[in-house]
Amino acid sequence: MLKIYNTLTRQKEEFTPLTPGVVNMYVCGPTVYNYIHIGNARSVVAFDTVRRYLEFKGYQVNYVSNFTDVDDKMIKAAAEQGITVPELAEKYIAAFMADTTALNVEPATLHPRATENIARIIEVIEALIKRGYAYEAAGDVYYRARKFAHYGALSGQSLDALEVGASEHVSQDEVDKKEDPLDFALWKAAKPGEIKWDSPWGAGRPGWHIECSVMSTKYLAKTIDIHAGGQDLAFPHHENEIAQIEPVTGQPFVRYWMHNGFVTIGKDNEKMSKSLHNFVTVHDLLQTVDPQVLRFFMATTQYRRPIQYSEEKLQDAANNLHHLQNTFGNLAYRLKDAQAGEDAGVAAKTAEFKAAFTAAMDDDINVQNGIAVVYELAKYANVYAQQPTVVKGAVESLQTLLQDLVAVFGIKLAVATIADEEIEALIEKRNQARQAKDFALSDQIRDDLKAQGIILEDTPQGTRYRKE
RNA sequence: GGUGGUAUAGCCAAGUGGUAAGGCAGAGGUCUGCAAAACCUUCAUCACCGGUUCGAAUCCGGUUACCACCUCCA
Repeated sequence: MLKIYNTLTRQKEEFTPLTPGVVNMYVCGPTVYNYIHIGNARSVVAFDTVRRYLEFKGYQVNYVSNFTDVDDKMIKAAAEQGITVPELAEKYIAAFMADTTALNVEPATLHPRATENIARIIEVIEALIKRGYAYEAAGDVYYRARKFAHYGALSGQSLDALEVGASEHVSQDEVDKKEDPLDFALWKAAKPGEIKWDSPWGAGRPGWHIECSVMSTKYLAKTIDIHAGGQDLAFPHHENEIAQIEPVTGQPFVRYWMHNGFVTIGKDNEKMSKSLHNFVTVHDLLQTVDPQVLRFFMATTQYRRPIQYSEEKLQDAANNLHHLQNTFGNLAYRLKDAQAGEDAGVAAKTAEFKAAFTAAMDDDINVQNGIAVVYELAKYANVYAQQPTVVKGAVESLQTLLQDLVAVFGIKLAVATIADEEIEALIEKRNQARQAKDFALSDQIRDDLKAQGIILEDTPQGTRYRKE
């Protein structure tokens, strides 16, 4: 039975979707004004991993993740680059898809954009005004936070204890228009030259929080199973999302709230963020790092824990990943001489590993225990692959299980088949030299191939080669 | 100031009352002509103080340090 830590109740709860077998899941996506950095990618990877595990367990997952394609930062960045807001959005949505595809993130069932949903956003704001939850102020519309009885419940904040202006990011202009400093914007009036849509309150654009309330309920359901995002979104973003939509739908908005931990960087373990300018973009990093290594690095830390980013950690991840890839290759190579048949001992063992993996992951996606099972499986598989005689059924079942388990982490294991007559001929020449004890020549051949990135390995079954 | 989180070996990390999983790095070894890959062996008393208990990394009280959120952020 899968248990998930629910931010709302601050405890692990048994996960049961509203509709048996189907999970409606919404993940807050990026504001597309720049390349995503590793911290952004961590969130994407963390919840892609959650999704993959849900699918591994047999659920159908309706996965919606938005693009915020209009807000203050979009407007500012577009102006700086001398392009329109839609042009900026197109550019970075494409970049997001390219980066996340490289990281083997499954595309969302749907990637809606804020600007595609202006009509529905206006409807919801009107409904909130009608019910007394919102008010217009000089072309802006604000939400009366104190009007919503449960405001602060998700993040455990009492309204009176909130230190107003602690983030120092609220403009004086906005403060002047609000009835209460806790109130937040649903709609912002357009300044001259800014992108805008017509509304009952004049031309303007939606506030940031309202889009997620609207899109998750519009594309999934009034009550969704899982709503996820970074820890920094719990307050105020998700708090606001709840307050905005529950008075309109009259139903509980979300059943399980999931929040991922941050990627930190540097000696002080500071949060990687755009405003601190301490970030590394995925786009840049992938120029030199294997995407699978980056994926493995992020996916093998449980989603709630922080990840300290460093090149050493990436190297550790690479070493671990190579071990698994070698294991897969070791199995694949034995298919050549494997005999027909099954092995009951191996079959029992694989069932055991799969059960252990499931038990680990069922505990709030405990990927460190999950990956520990994978390493045990790898060890067992390597030992089996060194048996003098092996059977095909056993080798294949070990390969399949290994692939299935690492697939949950978004990793693909495969043997890079580089059938090459030239290499085969050199190997043959080298083996003749070895038989003749001409080791100078045989080592020369091996070194030459290594310089080309081809590694030779002598096994009892013959010499094989792989890419470095 | 309010709220939440974290503190286990050189590094990452599991563990929620019974005498410290796993991985990386390191050391030694098996296999190999030598390698590579793989496998084997080896490497900690759990931030600090006090308490409860036959017994605590695990429970209680206190202390310290670091991180995050408080309407920009994944």
